[in-house]
Amino acid sequence: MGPRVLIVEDEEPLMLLLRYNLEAEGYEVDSVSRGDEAEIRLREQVPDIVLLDWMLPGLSGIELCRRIRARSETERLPVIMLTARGEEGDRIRGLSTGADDYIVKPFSVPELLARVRALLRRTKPAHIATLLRAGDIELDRETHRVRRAGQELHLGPTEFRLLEFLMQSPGRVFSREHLLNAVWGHDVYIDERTVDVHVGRLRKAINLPRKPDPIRTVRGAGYSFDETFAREEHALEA
Amino acid sequence: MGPRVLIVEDEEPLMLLLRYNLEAEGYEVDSVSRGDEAEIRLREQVPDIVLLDWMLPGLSGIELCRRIRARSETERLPVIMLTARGEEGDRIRGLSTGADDYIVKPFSVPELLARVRALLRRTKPAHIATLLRAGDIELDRETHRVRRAGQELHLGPTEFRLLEFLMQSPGRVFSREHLLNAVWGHDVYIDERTVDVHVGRLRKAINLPRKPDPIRTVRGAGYSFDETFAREEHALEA
DNA sequence: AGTTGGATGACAATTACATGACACCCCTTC
DNA sequence: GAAGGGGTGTCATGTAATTGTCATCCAACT
Repeated sequence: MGPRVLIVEDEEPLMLLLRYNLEAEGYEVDSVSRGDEAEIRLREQVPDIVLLDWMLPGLSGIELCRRIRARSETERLPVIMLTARGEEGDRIRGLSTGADDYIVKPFSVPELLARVRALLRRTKPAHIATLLRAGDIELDRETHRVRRAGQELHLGPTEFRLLEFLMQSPGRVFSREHLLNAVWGHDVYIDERTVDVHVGRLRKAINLPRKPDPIRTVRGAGYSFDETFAREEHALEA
Repeated sequence: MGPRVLIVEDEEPLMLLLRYNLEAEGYEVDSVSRGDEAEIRLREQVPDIVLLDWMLPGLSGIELCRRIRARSETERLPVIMLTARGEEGDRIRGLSTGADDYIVKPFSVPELLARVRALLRRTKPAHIATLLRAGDIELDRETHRVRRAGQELHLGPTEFRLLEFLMQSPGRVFSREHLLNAVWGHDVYIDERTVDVHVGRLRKAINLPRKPDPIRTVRGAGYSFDETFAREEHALEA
């Protein structure tokens, strides 16, 4: 099972957005809307990481963070603080209350996911694969390199994130809307057809001659990374 | 596993800041907030180095340091004293109580890390590589010298730290933000583009004609020390 | 055949990075 | 304390990569 995330956030829409995207990445998500609730939940079960809103009813995020640090069970629990812009200016403030990282709202979903991954990699390396491999394709998040059959490919940033996202859940079909959310970020106002174009570009970038296309178009639904491709034994060491 | 550090510090935010940065550098960190607690912890396990606050509840840093020196198990344990801004008298007293080094608050994170490394190098050389080598580049932390293909180069302090940091994790891509934190220090408010400029300066300094550029720009992500370069057998002894 | 949805090449706008210039330190050295 | 010198951070400019949109073409379904 994926790493467990506890979201502490009172704005329902934001909470749902986070939940949705984290679940799509394979995390097991739990969420509460009040600080005091969170404290109780944390006594029941310690997750692998906490996303914590700065401003909360019941018990402020700052105070909750302090308490998390104060208890030995959660002393080293990774915490990412979500703060509104400008509200409490500097990074130091956030980090010095004991958060491990901190992100300013509004933030882009891919950005947040990257930070969650980065933090988990530091604390629970086993949970987070730095290298995604499927068939003869390798995507290395740490070095930002993509190889097919051992040969390095050049992808633009968006193509990289798109491939990364698709490879995360081989076989699963994502709608264009979903892809826009996950790869571009939630607040973007981009035409859905643009996804087609980027998928096209991605295909062009990763498809060597006489190799199968790993990206599957599902008419009327969206795209997916082909899981049969992923499972095949493409002579990786040829 | 990395060297073990014990932090003895009662100011929570400072302690967390230290922990955060030391862990990011691969140290195994343990921390206590009281002097007497520290003494107990030291009986359980002797770390590789201690960061010790001057003013402490329970048992002052000075006294604790004396006791550390008095016990044979910890007689030679490296200690860095953290003191509030004060006069030279502090320095004398700090060192004469047996601290190996001392640093005045507020200090920059890279500065502290450098001292920790320096001290560990003296006592546990095995833990700390003093010489970073990659391809035909050598960086000597001790002498602060950098050579390329045997030829000595001149780098400014910032360029040196930047190269040092990048060479520490060849291949890994660091965002500008991350680099600012790691190379400049946590509390700086510097434009991210400044990183570009320094990378440019570093490149100019280390790139001899008709040699490949070891620093890779990853569009939309950051910079990295090129691990393929690092692995190549550049005729080091030519 | 008609209709709908996806692929693709072209294009213009935007963005991100590289670089040279410059103003400011903070030293050292007269 | 004035005059250099090195080192830094910021900015303006140039350049190349990336991106979003469109128009058009093609394939799949009815």
